[in-house]
Amino acid sequence: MPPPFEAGPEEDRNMAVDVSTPKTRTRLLEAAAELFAEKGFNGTTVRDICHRAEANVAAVNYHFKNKRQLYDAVIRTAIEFALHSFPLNPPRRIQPTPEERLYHFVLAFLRRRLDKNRPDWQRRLLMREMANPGPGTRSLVAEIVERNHDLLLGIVREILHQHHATANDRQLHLVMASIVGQCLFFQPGHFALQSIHRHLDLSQRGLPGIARHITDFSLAAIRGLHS
Amino acid sequence: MPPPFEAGPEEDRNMAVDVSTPKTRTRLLEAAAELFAEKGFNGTTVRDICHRAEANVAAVNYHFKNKRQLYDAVIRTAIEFALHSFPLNPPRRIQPTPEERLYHFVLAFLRRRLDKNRPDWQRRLLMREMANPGPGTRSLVAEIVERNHDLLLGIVREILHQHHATANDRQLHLVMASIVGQCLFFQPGHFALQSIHRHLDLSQRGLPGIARHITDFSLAAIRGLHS
Amino acid sequence: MPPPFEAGPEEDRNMAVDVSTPKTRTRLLEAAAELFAEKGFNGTTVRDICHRAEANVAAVNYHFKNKRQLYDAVIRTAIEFALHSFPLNPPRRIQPTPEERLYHFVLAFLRRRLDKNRPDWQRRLLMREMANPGPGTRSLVAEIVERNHDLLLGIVREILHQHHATANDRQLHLVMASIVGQCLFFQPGHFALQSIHRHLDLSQRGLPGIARHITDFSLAAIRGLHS
Amino acid sequence: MPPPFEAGPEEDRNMAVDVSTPKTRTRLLEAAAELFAEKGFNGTTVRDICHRAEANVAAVNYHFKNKRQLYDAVIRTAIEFALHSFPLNPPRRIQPTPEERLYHFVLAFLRRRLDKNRPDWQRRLLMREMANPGPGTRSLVAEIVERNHDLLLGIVREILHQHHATANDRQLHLVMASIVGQCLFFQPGHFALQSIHRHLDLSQRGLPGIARHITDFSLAAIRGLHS
DNA sequence: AATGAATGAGCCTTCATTCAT
DNA sequence: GATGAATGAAGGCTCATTCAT
Repeated sequence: MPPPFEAGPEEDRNMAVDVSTPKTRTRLLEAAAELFAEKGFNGTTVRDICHRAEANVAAVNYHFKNKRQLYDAVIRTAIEFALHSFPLNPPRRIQPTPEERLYHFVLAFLRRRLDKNRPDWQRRLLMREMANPGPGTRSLVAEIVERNHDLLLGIVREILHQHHATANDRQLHLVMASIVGQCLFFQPGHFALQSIHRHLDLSQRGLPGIARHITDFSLAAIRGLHS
Repeated sequence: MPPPFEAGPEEDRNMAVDVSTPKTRTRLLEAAAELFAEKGFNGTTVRDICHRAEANVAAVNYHFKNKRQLYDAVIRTAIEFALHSFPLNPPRRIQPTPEERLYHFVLAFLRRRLDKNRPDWQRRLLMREMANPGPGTRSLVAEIVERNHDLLLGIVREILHQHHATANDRQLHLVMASIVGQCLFFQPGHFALQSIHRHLDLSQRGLPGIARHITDFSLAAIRGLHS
Repeated sequence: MPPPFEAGPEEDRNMAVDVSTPKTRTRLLEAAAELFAEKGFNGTTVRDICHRAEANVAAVNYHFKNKRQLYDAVIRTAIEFALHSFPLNPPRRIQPTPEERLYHFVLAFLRRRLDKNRPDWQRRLLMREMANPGPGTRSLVAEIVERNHDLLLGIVREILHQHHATANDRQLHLVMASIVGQCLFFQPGHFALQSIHRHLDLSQRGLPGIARHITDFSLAAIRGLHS
Repeated sequence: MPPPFEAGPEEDRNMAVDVSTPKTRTRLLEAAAELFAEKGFNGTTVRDICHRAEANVAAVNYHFKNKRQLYDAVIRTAIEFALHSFPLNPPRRIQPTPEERLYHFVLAFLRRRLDKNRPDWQRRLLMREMANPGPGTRSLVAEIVERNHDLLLGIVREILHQHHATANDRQLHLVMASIVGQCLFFQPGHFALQSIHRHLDLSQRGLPGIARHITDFSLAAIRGLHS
């Protein structure tokens, strides 16, 4: 998992780089990310970005040609970072039971969204981008969703198989919707959260407990419905 | 439930009103709503709004004083409309069982989000506003959330009581989160939807089926976990 | 001397007029006067005027056709008022000495500018108008200046004649400039005033004393120079 | 005495500067000055200024942030220029008689207002600003007035002392008002001027003659009144 | 006589972008 | 690689004015 904003390994390897003042390009990227996350694309001005990055007004156009392309670069960085953290399929060392794999899936899903170490702007930025996906984002997201979909589909099928239960396509996808929905509820910033955040520990430490509940809840439901 | 943008009944009653060209204020409100929903506050220009409403540039200023206040008016209209449609508690004619009340709650919850008759801009607009709530919105939403929260809490408690099951506060809220989460999944525009919308009927006609599933899934889970 | 803002005698004579709410036209004139005096022509908006006059936005255009013409009407009223107060030539009852006439001229000149009973906006308004006279004002002012000029010229000539002194045109006008200049100094709002207003009584009661000084000072100078 | 609108000596020294097209900032300042003087703050548009300065509409914003701050800069320039020209106290080489010092004071006072070399807009602009002084102007003017006041006070006291005359505070200030008033009369643009400008030479060459008259007139008056 | 809605011109300001250095 | 001046397009808003009632 690379640090969020290093342009690439070829740039700072083997170079006695002045670490104290990182490259303008990087500072620009960082400043832009926070501002875009906070005020959106239209609400952010190039001047603000450059001022916060202590760079010249023309720096954005020099390094990224465009405000738009700077934004795209920021989004790309955030998505890449998100992809590399918390892989949804468990380590392949042992062959876990499907129940264990479901638990791992749910926990990783939650962690992706509630990880305290993840810079906050990434969350806000991606939430914005999800609401109004740009052209590049849409296909990228589609791919991720597809992957998760297949992963979960396999898990649920296996569980049903264990219970010697049969389910048609519709039932299968309803179950999947129920599972994912339960996870999505904990998306930070979600307005429905505010009614229960007092009663639950949403910190990193509390996530396993929540994942446990979602897993058990779903398994109990599957058992009750399909057997 | 009033039509979304009529200022009040006293205006068009007993008046041979020119129905073909509604009042400028109303046209402004409609045009603004669609544009705000599509491009956000900063992305929408007053000129665009007025052009679409076939009104003068100064019309916004005359009727709403501000672009901001026009936006607020639009938001207020959308929220009020949302409040008046699909009350979450069922008609009080008979005393339904808690299971029936749960089903009604879920169905109404879904309908609020998937109603085809509801102008689409309202949904998109409110989604935007939820992501970055303005000062006025925050408190209003809090109130609604609170109300729904209490309603669902009562239902769940009753169900548990029927099963002679006990649950502490944490467990209670986890169950509620699971139920609401399943509903939230079907929020239109949600990126996760695209992986399953082929397999489910998300139209108005399919809603009862989905609500049925969520209710049964949750009831089975509760039975499995707490008895 | 008519009150500053009555449209004419034919309007309020023999009419059981509603004194409590004077005619819109009059209220407009009053409100406009104060605002124009305070903020100038460009700095005053028609809406402000109408709001202060508790009249409709269209009232100005209805009664005066124009903002410009309203302004002209205000100016005209102020000038007319100024003309009718404090005539510079003394009552013709007796034939005063030229010294007495000079004193009267100076005192009236001062009173025109320092009269406490005169609405303050008139002063401020006319000062503005003097700095940038409109087309109508210029000729009107020219006429007044001419009249005063001739009046003072006669007085000074007489005084010189009494002293059997001769003075060419240039000397004559220099003396006149000295006399008028001394009066002009006391123009209210004049920035140079602030350095001495502590030491002099500029109220209505103090004016005769100041006029006395200017007269004596000028007479002494004339005597010293031209005899 | 620096030229009115050069930002400083360090800018155009030792640089093969393109004299034909001075810096945009300077051109802006010059154009603004003339327009502000002619039409006032509200009557002048930024577009006019930029058009006359052959600069872009955004140039004002770039160099001065505001129309307001551009205006302030213009005023400041004019005042500073006025301060540096024609010092009212004579060169200290010899110790002149108080009569000579009075003459010098009067002449400098007149020159400040009638100097043909002084850009005309400065006069008009300052006259406007005097009528409605902004916050910054008021204190600055107060200081100048104070200085002139003290200077003249010393001269008049000395003259009276020479004549072994006594005068209380009121008399002293009345004499000063008379002297300053005579000078103020010749303020260009003054409406009263038009009645006598035919008979007097108001050009630079005629100023000593006028100053001579005012001095003699005042000295004769003082001699006549206080001895 | 008076009103409130509506209009179009224009103003100040901001913004992303470019250019010469 | 980086900078500060400069640009043109456009944006929100205000204003005087008019029109139908």
